[in-house]
Amino acid sequence: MAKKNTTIYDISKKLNVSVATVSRALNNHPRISQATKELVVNMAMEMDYKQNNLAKALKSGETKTVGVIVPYINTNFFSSVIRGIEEELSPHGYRVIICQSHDDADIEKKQLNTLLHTQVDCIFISISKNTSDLEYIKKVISTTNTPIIFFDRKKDIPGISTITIDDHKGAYQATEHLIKEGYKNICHFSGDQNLEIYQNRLSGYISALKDHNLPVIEDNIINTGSSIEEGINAMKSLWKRKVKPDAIFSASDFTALGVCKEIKNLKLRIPEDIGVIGFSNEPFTQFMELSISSVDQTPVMMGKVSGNVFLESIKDNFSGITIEKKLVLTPMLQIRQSSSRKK
Amino acid sequence: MAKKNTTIYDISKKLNVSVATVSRALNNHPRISQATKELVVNMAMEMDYKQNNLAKALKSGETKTVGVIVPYINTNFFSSVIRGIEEELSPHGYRVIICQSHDDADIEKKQLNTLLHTQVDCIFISISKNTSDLEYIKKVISTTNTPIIFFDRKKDIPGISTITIDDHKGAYQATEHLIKEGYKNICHFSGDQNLEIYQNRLSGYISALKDHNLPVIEDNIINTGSSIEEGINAMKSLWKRKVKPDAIFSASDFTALGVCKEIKNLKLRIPEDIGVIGFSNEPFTQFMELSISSVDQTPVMMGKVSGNVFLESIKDNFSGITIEKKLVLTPMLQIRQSSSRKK
DNA sequence: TTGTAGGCGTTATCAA
DNA sequence: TTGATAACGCCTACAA
Repeated sequence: MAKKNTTIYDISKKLNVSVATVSRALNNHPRISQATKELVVNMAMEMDYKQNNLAKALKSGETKTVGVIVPYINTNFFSSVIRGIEEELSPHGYRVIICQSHDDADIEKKQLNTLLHTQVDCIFISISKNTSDLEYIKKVISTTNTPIIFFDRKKDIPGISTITIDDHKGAYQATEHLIKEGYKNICHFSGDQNLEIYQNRLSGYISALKDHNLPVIEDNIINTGSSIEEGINAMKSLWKRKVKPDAIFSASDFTALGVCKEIKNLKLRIPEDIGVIGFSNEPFTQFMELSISSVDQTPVMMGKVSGNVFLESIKDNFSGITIEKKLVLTPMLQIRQSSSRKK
Repeated sequence: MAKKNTTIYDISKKLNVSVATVSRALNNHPRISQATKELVVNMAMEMDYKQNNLAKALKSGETKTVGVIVPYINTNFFSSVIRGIEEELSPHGYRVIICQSHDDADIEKKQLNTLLHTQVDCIFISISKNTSDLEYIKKVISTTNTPIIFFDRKKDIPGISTITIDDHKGAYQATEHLIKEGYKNICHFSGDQNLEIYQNRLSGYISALKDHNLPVIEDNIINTGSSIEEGINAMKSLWKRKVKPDAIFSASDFTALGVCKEIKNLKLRIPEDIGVIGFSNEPFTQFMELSISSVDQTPVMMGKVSGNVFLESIKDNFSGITIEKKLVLTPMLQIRQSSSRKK
């Protein structure tokens, strides 16, 4: 029934040597003769020996496993970041556990506890929309040895490294691009302002307007969620205004898509009558017959950098230093048809 | 420096009881007095005790962790399946480790070994395009206790449960739908024929033609990959033929997208001149201005069912039975503009 | 160069 | 009802 794995003890018996010798041979320990080493290694191969990671982890305190908590795994952005983390860490022998918070702070806390419980070596988090209990995370930092790293959706907490993109800059460039294309009355569809990323996109929009001497109009900043539906509805009510916009910079691609659909519905032309630009560079934006301009967040790169920050922190740890890094990646403006009015 | 976790040993010392007592109290063991149990539980709470999963796993042989191997994690299909697996298993205390094979059999084998090595309780795999070494997997099955479960991209191996969708049926319905819309000369862009899913889509296409007394023409079955580019090129060369097709059933949505782009380029109309239908129900298919018909694979459901098959197998295992399940989910045809010629 | 033995934190068996 | 102790499989001082 139960198929037992061979252990170093089994090998030691077979070879009439001690388990210590076997362990040393298998770990390339310097203090062992070449001859016995080969003997052991061959026997291990023959007996199909597989090191028991559990025992090793129990002894060493390192599980060679990291955890990632994201709102949902099946979105282009988060799955791409996870891909980056996996590809950066996998070659170094780390496994990646994924958890979903369903964009809920309570579930997020539970997942965090589970990962702590699993004794992962590091936890990567992109926080949920309604996360506000920073004390809890601070407590984790101060009472455990498990480093936490924030990516994209972060909060500023001492001791926590963060990897983000420059949302302000991305939004600034997007808005500036619209201005240069000759759009004058640019509205911004902002996302959930509890998240820094959306705050920054909003501030980038405002900065660009100011720098180009355009008025910042309160009513032109419309608080939407990130769905197609909300884009449609917001555009609908916007078009009932006396003074109509000639461009929309949306903090979300899905909302931008909704905008495009409604514009078409209103029998207006993109980009001639109205310019549109989104954020995230979702795959569909480039597939559309009328492709949608967007801001690429380089998610795979973000994942790789996040993984690398962890790897570097291990090195640093040997010298007893803990460094808090704040890395900011540069977004990439993708100009497509929906915002290219000039030839 | 090192923040040590409290262990049951710490609690036992504090309370002047044995570790065995502490362990029993914490595990709701029947043979313990209510009084001491409360004493221990409260002290554990006070000392912020967290059970060490590693030690428990080492003792019990169960890690409460499963592994998933997919070609790439950042695709809609695979990330959705993983979401389903996570959501089914997480409530039962399981963690999910994700691995990418990069659609390569060698890497896949390495990842499989890593997971075995990590002593996960189950491994879910959607095999890579060029996986052919079935002996290796059979060996894993026969020499370890770790169950393997295939989803979507499978091979038939005794002892391995599989969860797939009925690709034949999905393809059949898609083709039949085209026929009913009045298309007569339907071409099929098939995927990699090393994978069963694509074989089945091809056979579904053929069956539908036969059942409706349409000729199965060898030249109408075009072996493409799954990229936009290949869709464009295939369509291009197809249009140089004397006898031109009036519909394309593509085994991939991306190829279908390429087809649509090329059709537009050729100044032809969809669906009037040519009907198009893809497979997978990628998000973009419904977002397009001219939405693309497709076959939904219900990936989240596939993940949940996969997870459930594992959970059930644990129950069965208590009775010493190992059941090999072959579950087939029903695909959902999504009819959209690209194939709706009739009103 | 090799062996002995203790410990990582739990659970389970056997006594008491 | 409780306690002592032996595993689980590995690594690593310390001895030899």
